[in-house]
Amino acid sequence: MYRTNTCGELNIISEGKDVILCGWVQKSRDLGGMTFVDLRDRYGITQLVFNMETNKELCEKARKLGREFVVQAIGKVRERSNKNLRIPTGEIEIEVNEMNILNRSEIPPFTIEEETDGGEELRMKYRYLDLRRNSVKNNIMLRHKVSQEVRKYMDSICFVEVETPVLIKSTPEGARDFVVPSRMQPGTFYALPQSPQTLKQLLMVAGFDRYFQIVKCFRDEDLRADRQPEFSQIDCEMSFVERDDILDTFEGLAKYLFRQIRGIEFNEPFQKLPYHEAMEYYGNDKPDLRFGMRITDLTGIVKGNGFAVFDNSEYVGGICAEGCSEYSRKQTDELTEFIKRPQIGVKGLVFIKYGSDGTLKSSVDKFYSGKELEKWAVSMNAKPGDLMLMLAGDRKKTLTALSELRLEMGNRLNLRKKDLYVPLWVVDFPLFEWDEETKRFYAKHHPFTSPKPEDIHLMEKDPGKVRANAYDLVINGVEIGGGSIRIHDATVQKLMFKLLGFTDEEANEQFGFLLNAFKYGAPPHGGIAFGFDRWVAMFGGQDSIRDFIAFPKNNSGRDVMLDTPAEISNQQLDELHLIIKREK
RNA sequence: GGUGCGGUAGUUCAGUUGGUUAGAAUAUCGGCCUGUCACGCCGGGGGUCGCGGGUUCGAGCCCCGUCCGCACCGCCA
Repeated sequence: MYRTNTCGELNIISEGKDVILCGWVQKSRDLGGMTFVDLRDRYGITQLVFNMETNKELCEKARKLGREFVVQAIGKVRERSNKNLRIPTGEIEIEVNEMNILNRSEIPPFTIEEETDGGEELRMKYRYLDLRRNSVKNNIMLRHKVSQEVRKYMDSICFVEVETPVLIKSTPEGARDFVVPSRMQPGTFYALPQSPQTLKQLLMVAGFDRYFQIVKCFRDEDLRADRQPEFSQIDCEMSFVERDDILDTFEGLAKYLFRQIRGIEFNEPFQKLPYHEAMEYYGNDKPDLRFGMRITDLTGIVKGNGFAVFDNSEYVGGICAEGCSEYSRKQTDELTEFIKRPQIGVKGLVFIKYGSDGTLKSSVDKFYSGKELEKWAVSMNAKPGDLMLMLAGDRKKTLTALSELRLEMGNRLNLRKKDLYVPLWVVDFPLFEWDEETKRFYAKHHPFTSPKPEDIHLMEKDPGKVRANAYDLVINGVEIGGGSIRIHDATVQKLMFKLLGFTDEEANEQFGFLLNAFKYGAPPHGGIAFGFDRWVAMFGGQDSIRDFIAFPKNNSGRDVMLDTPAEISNQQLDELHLIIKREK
């Protein structure tokens, strides 16, 4: 037998017990006459004690243990004379009679402790060592717990977990596909799913009624802290439902998870915010509602005073930062720099300080009287002591910039509290998005999203105005999930493809399997998919999903531990009928 | 594709206006130490300053190029 107990479970009640423990040497403290060794496994740390007086030979052996050696210790549980109340096993230690070194270890390249000294790149290269650290290990454990709770809840409301294939077909719209060459059929390729979208719809045609899957998805696009090329979704689909049936069902899941994982209760229904309001008031389709600071449209009341910037702008908008009227020149300069950064790219910032004595002072006093400024203050609901910030320009760009500025002010004023969660449904997204470059409409969600029934008549006349029966779950400014009611009517689907510029042949070639299936009794259906990694990271209180994935890729899509992507042999290329085109 | 920041000891970092032998902490090695738990004390070893080129009497520091990492924009139906 290797062990009788783990390193996390022994306490004062086990005093006197004979035990065998196995684990890694976290640290040893050699005091000369005696040596203490912290033995670590997944469950915790237990102190081993060796004494020169009672067992000289064994104690000398213990002195030679290096960090991360794998050790089996046989001994007795003893009460400590000096207790360490900071760890669960701190009241006891193991008086070791026999010790076996199960394996040695080289000196690890970084310290394996809660707060490591290792940089990110090094941690990724030695990820198996990084995963020994409590903080990363606990993230992976949290992920496990969330997936178990998702399955428990979904099973309890009759959802069936069905696995869908990973080698599927490339589709033209959406993200870039990862592809896999076929050996048996030269010159052809599988694609890895960006999501099992069409397959889950086929499961609805098959009559499964309620489907879910925690599933890997793949998108060959550039990475971010919250975006990996392979990631996991909680993918769901239901039959015979309307939008609110889906929102209710998955609001239930969200509330259940918050309760089980974080002990947080949501007693009120989640707010539903139409897309156009999200854009108008927050400049963003995934607003962080942990704080207010809504955007006010001032276009109508600022023009005609000779201030060319405002007079010539399509849109002028502002936000009001509470209690910031005393901002220094340095602080307002910082904000100006912030919005001038190329990522935001607005030319300038107009600010109005509403002094606590009621005076109004602005950076455009040359053009506007106090009376004018007062009018703005009323529009923005500003009070004495507040700072108003205004941007002007092209409507879309300015709203985006105001959104960034709002978030920046939220950060500065510490309004984005870590332990506060404000979920909402963003609803009524536009069905189409116009692309200037290719001069055509694209599906904002995907081509199987149904229009709102009352907007169908607009489809041919004014596609840009059609609202989709689509929704996103947004929590604290993070898009956690999104979905839609699907088209199950062949005529509407045909019209959809036509508006997206597909000929009948193209539609058939790419989605024939789905269109065919819809000929055999497709039920009304809809669904949603949640970004599993993001949700887990949110429960773990972090923005980056990387440390919630056991073996993630780096910023440029590399796995630095496996050292991949990598070249393959000429023989492999031959078998796949591929030739590498060498650039330059 | 673009913007910003970074790359100096095993590791995390400092390094002044361009000027003598490139430092600190930690890790590591050796010695001492019987109640430590960030143990303590003494001592030692450890550097292609990412790479290539340039300016200069002289470059870790300035310039050009390049590679790598992180964050962001584009992109992500």
